[in-house]
Amino acid sequence: MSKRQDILDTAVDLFVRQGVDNTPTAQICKVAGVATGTLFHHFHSKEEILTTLVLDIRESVHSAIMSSSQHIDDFKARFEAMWLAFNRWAIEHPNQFQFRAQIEARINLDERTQKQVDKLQGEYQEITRMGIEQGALKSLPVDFLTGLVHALGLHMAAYFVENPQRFSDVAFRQHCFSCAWQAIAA
Amino acid sequence: MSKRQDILDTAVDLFVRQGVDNTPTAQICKVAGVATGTLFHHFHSKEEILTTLVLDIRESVHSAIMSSSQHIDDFKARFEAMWLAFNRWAIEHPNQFQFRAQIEARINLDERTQKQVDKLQGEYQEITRMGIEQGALKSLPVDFLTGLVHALGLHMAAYFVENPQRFSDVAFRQHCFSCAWQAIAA
DNA sequence: GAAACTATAGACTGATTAGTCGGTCTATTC
DNA sequence: GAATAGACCGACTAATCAGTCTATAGTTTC
Repeated sequence: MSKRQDILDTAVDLFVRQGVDNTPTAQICKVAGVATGTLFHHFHSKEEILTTLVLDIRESVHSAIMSSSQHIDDFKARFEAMWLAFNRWAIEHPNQFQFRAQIEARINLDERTQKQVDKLQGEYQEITRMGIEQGALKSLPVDFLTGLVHALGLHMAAYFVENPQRFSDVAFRQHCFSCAWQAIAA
Repeated sequence: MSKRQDILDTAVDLFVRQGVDNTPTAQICKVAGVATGTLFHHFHSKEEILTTLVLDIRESVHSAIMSSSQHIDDFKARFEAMWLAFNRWAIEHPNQFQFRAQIEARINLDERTQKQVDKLQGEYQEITRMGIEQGALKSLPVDFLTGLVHALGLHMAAYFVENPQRFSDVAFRQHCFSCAWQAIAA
């Protein structure tokens, strides 16, 4: 694995365990087994590590969710596939999930990165819009509903990340999904 | 108002706007109009400011929620009263709400403070337990349901803090409450 | 095989910042 | 009116840390 990737992997791990501001670049270097100069060769600042992680992780989860559900027509079935895919991704990538859930929100992104994030985010809003249009979802503001799904998704995934065995219990998993679905279903 | 309280008020404000680690104690002093020595006379460290805020704010929201609902017997009616009280509190104390929603989670509390927080938190778990027992709530793990309510509450309050006029729209407010209620109702 | 480029290294620096220290000012008590 | 206590002050310090600088090893190109 390249040193660049070593740095990113180490950074996610330390950031979620210690917080961004309690993690000196020097520590990232030490744990990743690279020198200071190497880190600043690949990333021109600590902030660039953060924005790189935001984009990498957003794209990772986005492709996991979308590839699992793009082909499904029925709205509820599609939503459930997305919900499942998101929880699976979270269980498989606990560090990235924690980063996404807890750390990402406080990062100030530069305009360019923000646009890329907004583009991905827009796709979810579009799906919500479709759901309302089709009468599958409650007739509430799109941003409200999308945010609600987001909040529900993060909470449930956090629960499954901490209790992965629960996710194998299909009946329980269905009950959880019902909570989310009933909150938003028309 | 005492200088001590000036420091706390200023700190909440700066913390939510800039983040804890981007807010030097020197800036808190400057904005609050006190000297460095005064700040460290009242709080023996920056961290003590944080833990003081956590407790103050937790107690503020807790008393707002509890006093509005303690006397109500019917579970759904009580839950709705709590939901309303929480949203009102958030709209009236937007800074404290932001602190509660975004900043508090990343703070490492000392054992003593953690216990006090847990004690308050335990009351909500107890209410959830009663709701399940009475058959009003879905039969799911108490911590899962309590966390779900928490996530729903934070999301909705955040929406109303940003769109306070929406809260005056009683029909809309009812729709929002239904989302939360349907997620957890048996 | 020389030139040019890229990846790596780690000692060093300038800026920042939590917290200290020695002291003044005000209020209360006896 | 002297003594005590505690709120308040701000210059200063010790430590930390992001990022620089200079240097070397490896790789590609001509």
